Amino acid sequence: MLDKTYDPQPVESKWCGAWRRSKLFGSQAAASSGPKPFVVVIPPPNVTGALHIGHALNNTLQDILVRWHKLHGRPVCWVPGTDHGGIATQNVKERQLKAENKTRHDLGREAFVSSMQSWSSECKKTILGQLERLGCGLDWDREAFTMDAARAKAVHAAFESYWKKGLIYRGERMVNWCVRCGTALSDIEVEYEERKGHLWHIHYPLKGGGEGLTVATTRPETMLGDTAVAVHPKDARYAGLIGKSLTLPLMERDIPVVADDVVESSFGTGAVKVTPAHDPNDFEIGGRHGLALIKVIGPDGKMTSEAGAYAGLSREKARDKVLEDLKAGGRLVKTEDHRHSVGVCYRCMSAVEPLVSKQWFVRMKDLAAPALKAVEEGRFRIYPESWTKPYVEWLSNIRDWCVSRQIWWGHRIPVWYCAACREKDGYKPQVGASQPASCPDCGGTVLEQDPDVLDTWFSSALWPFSVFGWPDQGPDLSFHYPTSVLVTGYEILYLWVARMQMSGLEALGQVPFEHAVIHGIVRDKKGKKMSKSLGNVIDPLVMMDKYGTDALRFSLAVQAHPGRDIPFSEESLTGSRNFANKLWNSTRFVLMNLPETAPEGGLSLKGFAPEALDLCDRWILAEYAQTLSRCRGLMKEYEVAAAADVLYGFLWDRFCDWYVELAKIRLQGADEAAKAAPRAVLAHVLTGTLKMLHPFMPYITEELYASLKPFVGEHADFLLRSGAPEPGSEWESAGAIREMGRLIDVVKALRTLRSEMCVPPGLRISAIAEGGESRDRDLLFKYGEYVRFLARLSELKPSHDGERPPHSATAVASGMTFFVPLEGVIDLSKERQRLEKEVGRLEVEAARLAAKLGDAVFMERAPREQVDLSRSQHADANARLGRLKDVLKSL
RNA sequence: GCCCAGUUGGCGCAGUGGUAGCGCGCUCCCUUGACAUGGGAGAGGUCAUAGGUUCAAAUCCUAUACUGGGCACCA
Repeated sequence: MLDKTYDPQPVESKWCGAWRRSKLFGSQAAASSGPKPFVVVIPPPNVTGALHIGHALNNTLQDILVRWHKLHGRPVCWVPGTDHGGIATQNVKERQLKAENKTRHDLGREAFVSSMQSWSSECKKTILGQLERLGCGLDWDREAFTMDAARAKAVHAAFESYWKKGLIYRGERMVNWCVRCGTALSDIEVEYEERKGHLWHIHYPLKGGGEGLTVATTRPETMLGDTAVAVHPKDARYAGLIGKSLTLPLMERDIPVVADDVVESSFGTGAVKVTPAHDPNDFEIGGRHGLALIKVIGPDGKMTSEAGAYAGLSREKARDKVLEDLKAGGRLVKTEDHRHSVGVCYRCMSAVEPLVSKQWFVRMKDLAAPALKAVEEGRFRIYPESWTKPYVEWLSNIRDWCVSRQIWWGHRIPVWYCAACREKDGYKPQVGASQPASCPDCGGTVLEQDPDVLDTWFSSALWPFSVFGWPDQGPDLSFHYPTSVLVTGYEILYLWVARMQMSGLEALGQVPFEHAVIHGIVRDKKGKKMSKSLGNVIDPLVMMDKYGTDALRFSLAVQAHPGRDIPFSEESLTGSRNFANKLWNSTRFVLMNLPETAPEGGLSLKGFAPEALDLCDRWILAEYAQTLSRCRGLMKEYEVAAAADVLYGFLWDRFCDWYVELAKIRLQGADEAAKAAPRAVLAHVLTGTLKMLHPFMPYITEELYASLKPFVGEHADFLLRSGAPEPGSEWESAGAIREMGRLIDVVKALRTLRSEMCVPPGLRISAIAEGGESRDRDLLFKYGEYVRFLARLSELKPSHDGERPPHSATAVASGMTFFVPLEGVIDLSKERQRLEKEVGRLEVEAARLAAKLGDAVFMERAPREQVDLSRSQHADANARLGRLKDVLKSL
């Protein structure tokens, strides 16, 4: 016998291990010629610590899809893995070192990387273990890491192939430099933040004396590197100055006034200081006007020797000092408050410094074109569709991708330079995974590898095929590629999804996945992002301990509407835990009412012709069939939340609250033969529902299925090997649903009456039904037992000759009037009040419908069914009204 | 500045043409042989605003406001 409440822990550890040991999600999809498998590659979590709630959501959704497809008979392959995480991971390690007052340089590159390696493999273990605990049906034999040997091979192959095709180049460009992380970043690794700042107006005098002009800037310290001032060519104020020279204050350097269209005359003073080395726009202006590049800020964020007296100061200190000196020299004309957005590093949030430096870039235009075409031709679809447009726009305006990073943790760039030749003009380094024996130019054997590593996203971009052995063109690759669907958050749509599409198309000529399912971010209940500093994080592991894994999964799934963020609160877990308990107890009930041992072949449902079943049996089977088909339709569109909700409603409302209650009539009766039908129906419907719920709540459903399976004649070792609930359509019955609805209405009306008239719940009362259509009357008396049982009646009988018992309360439902004699209990004024309220409500409705039917345009233009519907609604309302008024009069 | 999404009962959300549903919360009643992590009943919404299309609008169109997001600019 099951316990009274569901205790998740023992059930979870039992099945978690069993699934793994039996290789339930093993390599069934291994290279073979079987049916096309459902393939998913995990968005590999960074090896920076433990699983957070966002991972829980992401992986729950994937697991739901994977289990769903497996349930429906498809081979599945979900590849587990982790990401080395480049800057993010190195930062965490560096913070640890900092706590010991050390930097990575104290360890040296080799020791640092090896300590990263051992630390990251610890994290890897933790994360994968947590994914397993979440119930994820991953193919554990395929575990991959973005920096393991197989993935390194793919990285080298991709780099080399890009190099050969001229898709990768090294060049000196303006890049986003994170001073704190000490590395270049790509454009999409920069986020923009509104920050309070100032706009300083600085006067630059004309060379040799004269008025000169005033520029406006938010970054005065960069003036030390100014090599021009730009104005709009049509700006009358400055027309006379174009071509003249100004004297740069503090540096006493001559700089020209140039005319350039990009200058906005209405902003600031209409004159812009130009610092080609430290501003992307200025860099372009400099290019157009042949201006010199003077780097005054170094990669360490300090002023360089070019900054004269300011050399060695930090950016911030230099700003203060420059302003102070300008003020002292009378050059600072004005200081205004100014809000502007500042680019910050997505990993450490410190202000990014635009800097000219030599980096590796991937040429993106030609890679983006096939990816765009794939969307256009529908070979790649994004769910929800609304993310398609931003995706297309980003690809259409793509810029070259800076892929070199000045950190140590990552794939070292596979490029080798000859020490003797590297400074020569037109020198071409050698590309390859291992060190070349000698330099082809000079035969020298002193070759140095590029010290930089690749952007972590470079290896991530190859993930959907590197995990299947690419560049080897084995059967494993051809069998699994392209994968079926990728599930991820919108925050990495460009960083990752787009790049996988591009590299997949480039490497294999086919999209890496046909569908991308984009989910939202899990936020706190107020809608704020969860963060350690805000202290609003919800730890999925703590939640699993507290409420059970299935509760956590269901709670996330039922809120995961496509593309929408989830305001998550711990309270939502209570509801899901209660639902798990409801499942547990409904199974407990069913098992209590089944024979002790299952007959050979189970309790067959096939033996009952539809007409041999009771109305409630046919009804629940019809509802069940409808639920299955709805659920399947929703899952096809990745409407996971809606599917979860449909199942929840069916199990709790229809199955438990109505069917189980009605089944008790026969199960608690003395007629043994009558128990066969409800037993078979209970077993089949519950088992099928558990199967459908399994992808959402794998543990509890697996456990309960194990007890139920003999009763439906199944012997599979695991639920997922038992086949999907089938069929459904043969049980569809609009008639059963309609008829049961009529009876439910009667029960509800009588319950309301009891509650409002304060009839003690234990007191059985009788009800007399009057009037109504013969169809409804026949139905009512045929299934009078339902009403008696559910409304707790002592008797339900028809009225004779319009007999109306005195001292009765009245309810109107399904076209009939029900009199409930309540002598001694009834409060007549209360009853009158109750009925008058109902009359008022109905009068409004009848009037509304009458107006509609009296509207000639409606009658003429509305479709026939609509007119008929309104007519019958009107007749219905009037009939009820008539009955109630009748009763009121006689009261 | 451009684009996208959202705005529905106290809270969180469903609902793509016939005047609204769910969960939580709230009120009242009930420990009845699956479950109090339960059952029954109830209160509570002119679906952001203003126009328009339509016989009919939460739903379609336009504008506005607010919120969130993407992109660009940001001297």
